[in-house]
Parts: sequence; C-alpha cells; structure tokens
Amino acid sequence: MSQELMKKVVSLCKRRGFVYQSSEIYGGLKSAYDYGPLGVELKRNLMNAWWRDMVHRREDVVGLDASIIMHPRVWEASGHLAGFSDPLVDCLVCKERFRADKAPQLAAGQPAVLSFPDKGVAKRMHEQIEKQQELALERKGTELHGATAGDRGYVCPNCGSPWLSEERQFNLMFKSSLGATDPLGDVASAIEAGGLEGLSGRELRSKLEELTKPSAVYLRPETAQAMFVQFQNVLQSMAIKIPFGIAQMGKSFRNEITVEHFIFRSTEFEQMEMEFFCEPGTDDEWLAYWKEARIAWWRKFSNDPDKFKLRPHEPEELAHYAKGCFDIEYDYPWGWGELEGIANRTDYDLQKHAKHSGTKLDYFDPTDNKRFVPYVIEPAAGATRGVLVYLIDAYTEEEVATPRGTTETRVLLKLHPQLAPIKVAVLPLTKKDGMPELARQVVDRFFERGINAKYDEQHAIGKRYRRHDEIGTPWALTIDHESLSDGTLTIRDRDTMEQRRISIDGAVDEIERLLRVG
RNA sequence: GCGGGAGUAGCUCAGUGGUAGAGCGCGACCUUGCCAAGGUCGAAGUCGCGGGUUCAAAUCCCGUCUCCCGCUCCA
Repeated sequence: MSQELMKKVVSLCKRRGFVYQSSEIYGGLKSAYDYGPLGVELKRNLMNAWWRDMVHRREDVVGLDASIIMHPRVWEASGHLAGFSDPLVDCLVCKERFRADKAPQLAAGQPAVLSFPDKGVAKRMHEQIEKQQELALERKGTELHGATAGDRGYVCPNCGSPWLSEERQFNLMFKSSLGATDPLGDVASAIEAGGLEGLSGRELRSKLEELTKPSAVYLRPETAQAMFVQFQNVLQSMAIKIPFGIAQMGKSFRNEITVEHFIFRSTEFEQMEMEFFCEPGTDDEWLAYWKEARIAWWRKFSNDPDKFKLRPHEPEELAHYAKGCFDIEYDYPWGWGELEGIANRTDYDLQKHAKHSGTKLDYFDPTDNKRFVPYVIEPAAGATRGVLVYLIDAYTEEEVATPRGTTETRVLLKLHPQLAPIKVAVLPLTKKDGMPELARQVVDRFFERGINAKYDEQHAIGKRYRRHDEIGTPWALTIDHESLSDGTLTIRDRDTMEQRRISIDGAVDEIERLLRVG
C-alpha cells in the first residue's frame, strides 16, 4: 500500500516534469536526480520560503553563500576527514553488515555462541558453517556452540558469528584535486623514480596519499562548517550581537554507503542549515525554541501535520560533540525518517577551528565586559528531503462522480499554494469567440506582477482542470462567454473544485490575496 | 558493498525461441462547450547496455548499469 504510494509519486514526478533520473539516456547515474521544470519551481519555492522565514523575517539571522570547496584543513578541524571513514565488516554467516567499533567485544579464544531466529535457520547455518569452515559445531535448539572468537576481538552483532570479512574503510567525502596539473603526474614520477618499490599495501597507500595530498580538496559534506569558519567575518562586518544566526542553503555531497528511497538519500543533496550562536547557559532554551519553531514551520505547509514529529536523541545516540539533539521526523511511506536535525553543538566547532586555524573565534560582550566562545544551536534541514515530503504529503486520490453517472479517480497534488510550481492556470473555455485573446491578456497581467501563471487551451476544459490538479496548481481562472460581455471570469479551487465569479480586473489582486492567506 | 526482486512506447503493464503489443497519455482534425466526453487519423520502442548460444533471442547463458526492498550510515 505505502510502497504503492511511493511508486505513484515517483511516476508522477517523471510524467509531469518534477524529477527525472540523471543522465537517463546513458543508463542513469546512481543516486543522481534532476529537477525538471516543475520540480525546480517546487524546490525553489520551498527554499525561498525557508530563507524568507529564517532570514528576511528575522533581525537576528543573516545569510551566507560559501564555496562548496573549502580549505582541506576545514575538514581536518571538523573531524570529517577522520570520522567519515568508518571501518565496516560483513558477517560471512548471516551476511549482516555492521560497524566494527559498535560490535559486541569478545576476546580472542573466548567461546562464541551463535544464535538464530529459529531452528530451521540454525540447522541450515550449521551445515553451511561446517562445510565452509571444516569445523564441527554442536547445535542446541536455535544456538550453535563450539566456535571461538578470533583475533579481531569482536563478533557479529546479529548472529554472534566470529567469521567476518575484512574491515573496509568507507571514504564518505568526495575527493577532488585543485589545480590544473594532474596529481597522478606526481605519482607517475614517483613510480618512475622507483620510490614506490617494495612497499606493503598499507605503506603504498599512505605514500600515494602523501603524493596527492598537496592538491587534495573535498566537496563539502555539509554546509555548516562555512558558518563557523566565517563566524568572525560575519560578526565584524555586520555589527551584529549575540544571540544571532548565520543561515545557508546549498548543495552538499556524501558518498553514502547506501542510497535509497528516490531523492530521500542521495550522494548529492541540498541543505538548509542555520548556525545560531548564543551565550553558554542559554543554549538549552534556544534548543527548545528552535525545535518548536522548526517543526511548526514544516507543519505550516502540510495537509497532515500529525505526520511530523520531534524525536529526542537518546544519550548514546548523540554525536560526540552534541549536548542535545532533536530530529524532526516525517512518516514516509516506508516509515518514520529524518527530515531535519536540531542539535546543540556546544562550542565544539568554534573551539576546533580556533585551535586548528590559530584564530580567536570568540565573542566579546560589551554590556558586561565578558568574553566567551559561543554555543551553537543548529537546525539542519534537508531541502531535497523537504521536496519529497511535500510531494508525498500532497499526493491525493479521490473518487469523483462524472456527468455520465460513473465515478473515476481524481489525482491531485494538494501542495500549499506558496509551494505550488504554477500558481494559477488561465483557461479559455473554448478556442473561439475571442476567449483565447482575452485569456492571454489576463495571463500577461500575472506575468507583469511576477506570478507564475500558465495559459492553457489544449483539450477540453475538464481535462485541463484535471491536468492542473495533478501538478498542484491551486487555482484555475476560466474565461467563458460571460467574460466577453461582463468582464468577469470564474475562479476554481483545486481542492474543492468549487467555482465563483470575480472581476477580471480584480483577478491578480485576488490571487495575491489568496497566496498570502494560504 | 552483501542478500533478494525488477528493467519492453512518455506512464502502467502484457508478451517464455519464430514479423514488438494494449490501456492511458501525446499530436492533428471533426463534434461538444465547466470537470480526464465521443469520433477519425497519426507520431512514438537502441525490448537498460555489452557479449555469448542458436537458422532465429525481448524470451536462454554470462557480464555490466540502473531502480526497488532489507542490513548499515546520514540532512
């Protein structure tokens, strides 16, 4: 059922020009998507709404648009260079994949007991292990006895098996090289000079890294670090006082271990992040403030506010630098999942960058002659996730009666008018009697006011209504015979399908009014 | 990355070795004129890609890419 919903949304996205797979004619590129003519409008509307509410409508938040490639030492300081490579291991018995550092610790030589969900599985695994490992085990119900832990010092968290694959490093940041000369040239020279002969795999790797390091740069895995790195510049150039925030929207890149759920988790994604700098001691209040403000913001544009919830992080779940954290989760078709994280990052980032850069990153409060390193509350939202959430939220099917006495399914996107790609469709009832000409004049009035309107005369009127329902156009204005004589037109509501007459001269003002109300 | 499923027209899918199909959608025209109406005609497919088996492959085999589900990670 819910998987059906996801399929329908994905299909509609392609059919109606919201989201296409990247490089599709070349077979597609894994986890890369392009936003089509309607998708780009939806995404921009969402991001502009965020910017408007987070920056323009507040005195205490300013914007930033930093470069995607920053000094590589930024990522040393932030911990991303180290922390983004977690050793992962596969269980050779049950095929579970897990993080080595989070697996149950068991000293070498200790008895390792394997356990499985039922006897059938246990029996099958028993035979498989004895065949593969040439080792006799004893089966007691769902458990297998007689194995011992290896030198690795841990066992599979799922079944308890000591038979594990090699630890594999996953480099989650996208690496590139800065400069017009190819760093592989240096590697080639080193090989020619014989400098790489006789090295072990590990030594060779570190040597190659050393050779390529001078030109190595990374695509940012999050937009946040730029706000810390530019903290001092913003503070000084804007004459702004704490508490204040720096907001930024933009692309980030992560080599995720697994990408999934359409645009939910992709290697290239778009974020809307804000770092709110406050005095230590006020951080708990600000975390409470921002988590409420942020979930209210998401709910504002939704048809189903109950599908958003705040989930506090368990202490053991918290990132090492975070003092407290709330996720805003959405009830996706596959279950609850993250949409935004609001974290109390303490002074961790500013301290780190101060130390690594040798620059003081603190704040002097002139009112009480106090100097301190601010704490940071970070509401970090996924913009591309937001697009997906509102598409799912908006997708609606309803049974409607036809004039022929049958019923049929009407598909509509109940997008919030401020998010809808096209705000208003202007339709001549027929292609005759000067209706198209008058309708075009009406569209021009919307163009002049910068409202995305669409003239449409193709097919019968009912079909045009339905097509605009499907792309979420909230209002349709129809020029009919009366329009020609009395200067009025009908305005049709997407959700109720109800119509009323308004004056043509007042149409633009009316849509602007509805857009503000909506 | 590992395990499972899938890829045929824009979309949804049928087609299991013998001339690539349907519905919807799309385009033109006729008719109608306020909720996917009817009619006529039409365009559209590297059957994901590459290789192999075969007289013959969408169909069988191998490889590969992509998508979906699970594990894991995160905005």
